Amino acid sequence: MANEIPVYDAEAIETKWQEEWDKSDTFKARDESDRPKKYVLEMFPYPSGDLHMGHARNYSIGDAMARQARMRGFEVLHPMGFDAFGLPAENAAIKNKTQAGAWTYQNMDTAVATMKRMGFSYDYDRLVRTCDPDYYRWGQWAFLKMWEKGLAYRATSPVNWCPSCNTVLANEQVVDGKCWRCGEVPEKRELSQWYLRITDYAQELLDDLDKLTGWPENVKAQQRNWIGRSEGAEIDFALAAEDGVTPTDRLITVFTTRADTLYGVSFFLLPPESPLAAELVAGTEYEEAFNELKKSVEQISSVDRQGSDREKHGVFTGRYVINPLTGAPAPIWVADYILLDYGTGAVMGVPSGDQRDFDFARKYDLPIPPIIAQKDDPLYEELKDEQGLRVTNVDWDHAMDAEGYLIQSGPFTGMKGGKHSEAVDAIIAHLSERGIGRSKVQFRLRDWLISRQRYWGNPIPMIHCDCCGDVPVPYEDLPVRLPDDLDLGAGETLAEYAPFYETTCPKCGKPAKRITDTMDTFTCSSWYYLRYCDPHNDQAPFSKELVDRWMPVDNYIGGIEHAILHLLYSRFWTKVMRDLGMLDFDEPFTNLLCQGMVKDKNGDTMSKSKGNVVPPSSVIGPYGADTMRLAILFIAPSEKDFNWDEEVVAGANRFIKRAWRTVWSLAETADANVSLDVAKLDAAGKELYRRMHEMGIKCTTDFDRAQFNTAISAVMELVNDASAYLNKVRIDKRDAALTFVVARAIVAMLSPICPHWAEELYHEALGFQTSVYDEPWPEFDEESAKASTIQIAVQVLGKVRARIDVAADAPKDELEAVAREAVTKFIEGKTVRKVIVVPGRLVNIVAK
RNA sequence: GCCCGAGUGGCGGAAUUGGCAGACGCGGAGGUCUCAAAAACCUUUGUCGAAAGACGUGCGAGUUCGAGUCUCGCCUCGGGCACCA
Repeated sequence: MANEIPVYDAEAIETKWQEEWDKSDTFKARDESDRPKKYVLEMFPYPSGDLHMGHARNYSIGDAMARQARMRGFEVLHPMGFDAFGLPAENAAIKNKTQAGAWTYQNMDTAVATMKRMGFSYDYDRLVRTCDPDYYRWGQWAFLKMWEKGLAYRATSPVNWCPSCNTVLANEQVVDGKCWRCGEVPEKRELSQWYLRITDYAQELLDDLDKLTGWPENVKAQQRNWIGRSEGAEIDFALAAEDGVTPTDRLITVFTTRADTLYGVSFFLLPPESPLAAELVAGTEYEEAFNELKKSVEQISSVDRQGSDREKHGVFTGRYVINPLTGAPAPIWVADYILLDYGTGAVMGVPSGDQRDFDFARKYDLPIPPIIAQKDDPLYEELKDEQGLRVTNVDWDHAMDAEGYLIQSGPFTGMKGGKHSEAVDAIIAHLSERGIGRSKVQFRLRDWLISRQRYWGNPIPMIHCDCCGDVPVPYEDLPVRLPDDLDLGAGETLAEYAPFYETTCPKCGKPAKRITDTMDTFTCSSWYYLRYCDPHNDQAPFSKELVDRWMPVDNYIGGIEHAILHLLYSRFWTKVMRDLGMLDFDEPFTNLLCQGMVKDKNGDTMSKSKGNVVPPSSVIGPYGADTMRLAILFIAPSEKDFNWDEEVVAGANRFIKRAWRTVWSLAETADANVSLDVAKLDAAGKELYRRMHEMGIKCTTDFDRAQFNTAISAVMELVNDASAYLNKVRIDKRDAALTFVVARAIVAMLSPICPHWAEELYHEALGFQTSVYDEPWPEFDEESAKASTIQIAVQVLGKVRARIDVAADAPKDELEAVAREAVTKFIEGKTVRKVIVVPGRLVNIVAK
């Protein structure tokens, strides 16, 4: 073969193969293939400009997986698309006096060009853009289906309004009390908004996390936190008449996880926003103080209101409730630490069972009856027989005790109390029997608020008619198209744009008004992975057959910032589609990999404002895409953050060039037509052959567990060994079959990561006519990876004292004998109590 | 406060099940080639020590012949939730 090794010209090679792949069908996913399927998916980008390093990392990981899976015999679906609706397009349109669509499409073109320049193996025939009417039409379809099932609804309630984005936000989009997009602190506004009933699925969303064994623990934990299930009880308290002691028919229900503390109720709490509280104080001497409190709460932001160390404020309402077990009256207070929208919006105050109630009671001098004590506490003896005396305020230090045994609690005294305790069960059972309480599971999760008062999104397909109310747009009228001639620059909004909203009622035919809210962009990204399975379907969002053929996604790769938002919504959407009979599985993503962030060399996040952004093009230019991909995957494990380091890129480039030369040198003698006879190899050849299998196995298993940094290091070792072989063995003594097999193994193993480099060597150095991705991944076996002699450690009392070379299959007694000999000076004059022989590992002699 | 992670050389990081800690790479040192430089290649590189050796995976205990890995108790850092009753 060639005498002179060609220079590694990354740019020329990469251009050549990118053009080749563009023309070929190598990466088209074939629906009809009978190979086993593998669906590799990276979270699609928002097209806000060109791709950044985070994208490059995300897609390098996914592409390595997809390419390797293809070689392992899978039919691979590896699609890409764009999450194309969203506020940045609108802002850019306003700023640049263009259309949001034009801006978005241009960015998508730029991003696709960069993806191709990076050599990502996407099936571009399946490209999905969520702003295409062909796509968003089916989002509207799904909304209507949910409307029919009662899963989509409209309600008026206090919502988070972002004054900077001029729209409402979902609970999940308020991160650290701030807007997830712009960081502004949202205001509470009372608005009529559209919701999806994700709470119907709260229990299943929680339970099915246990099925997701391929998900990182922290993501599952975050979702569990977010869903926030707590088991407890609802208990009905009767409102007392104005005399404060006579129960009325009016019941106020509380939710509590600590029904066992019911005897310790010394006051009752309502939130400042409570309409009931307003009613109770209306026209009384307490009204003024109440209004003041309410006003002060409205004035502080949600950020300031949260935090358990904030001082609590409360006012008395002048009214009482009656404890359903003791019949004792408890004063109703309004307190700013009570939330309107959790539980029933009313809370029983138990200062001896709850830190917050305790703090509140101390501040306002409310009674603190001890109801729980340890059995060795004198208080326990003193109060265990108290039935109705209601001893209070014995001793501040004793007063708060959440775990222990009940005292002065009627028939329940002496029972073990605490969360999920026997006393909880007993009291709930007792209340249930009498019909004044019941066990209840409460979730923190709220329904998903999906309406947005923004233009660049998917219109909610509903019409409001003064006679008929909210009427769905008929399916045959879908999609409700977004107008593209709105003058955003002049501040025009969808709500003011008559050609869009003026319509007639589909039910009665009278003039009616279209809903001008659009859907949260997260609705678009909740099902795009389903659309990829059947992207051109114009009869349905996707066919069941194709979705069941490709789904679930086997490997999903993306940023941890979506741990709750996108990943929770998508799981919900999948379950809804399942219940609509659209598909046959419960969870969309089998294995999830959350890649770490790419930071600058000082460990700061890259951002335009800081001016520390390293664009992918700055690396591709001087080094090429293959070097960049290699560097990104080698620098750290995929899930860890890393700091960008030019030295690592230079190192990766050095390796790629070295491996290039090594493969070409091996190719000088390589002959594909000679079959390998291991027995005939010389010692150096045998060792290289063995190492190829050893490193091949390591590399393969590392690919399986997505450990690309160590997979690469295995190839590096093999390249080092091959180059040692080349140095040691004269060219005329090299084995033609061996050099071929090793060269092919190196190229194949690196091909998922450095695809252009690999294709070039595969064709030009090794003489293949087919793509490396049409060839199977090389086979490696344990037997060939075994060495005949190995070095093992000899320990005396656990300390390594010698190393011995022994036959790999040497029997235990022989190992022991050789080992004893090697460490004589350490065991002389001592008694050998025990000898542990671990074949292949070590010998440990216990001598004292 | 509750729930998850993670702490290993100068640096990024290795070490499927308890079995030779530091693979691979970066950086450093020395060398070969060169008029010189770059590139490339070779040697070396945990700490202390001339060496023998000792010490070494955040800290402290424990289990074990043997612990980075298991148990208990801490510390630090990162992330999530949080006045959620």
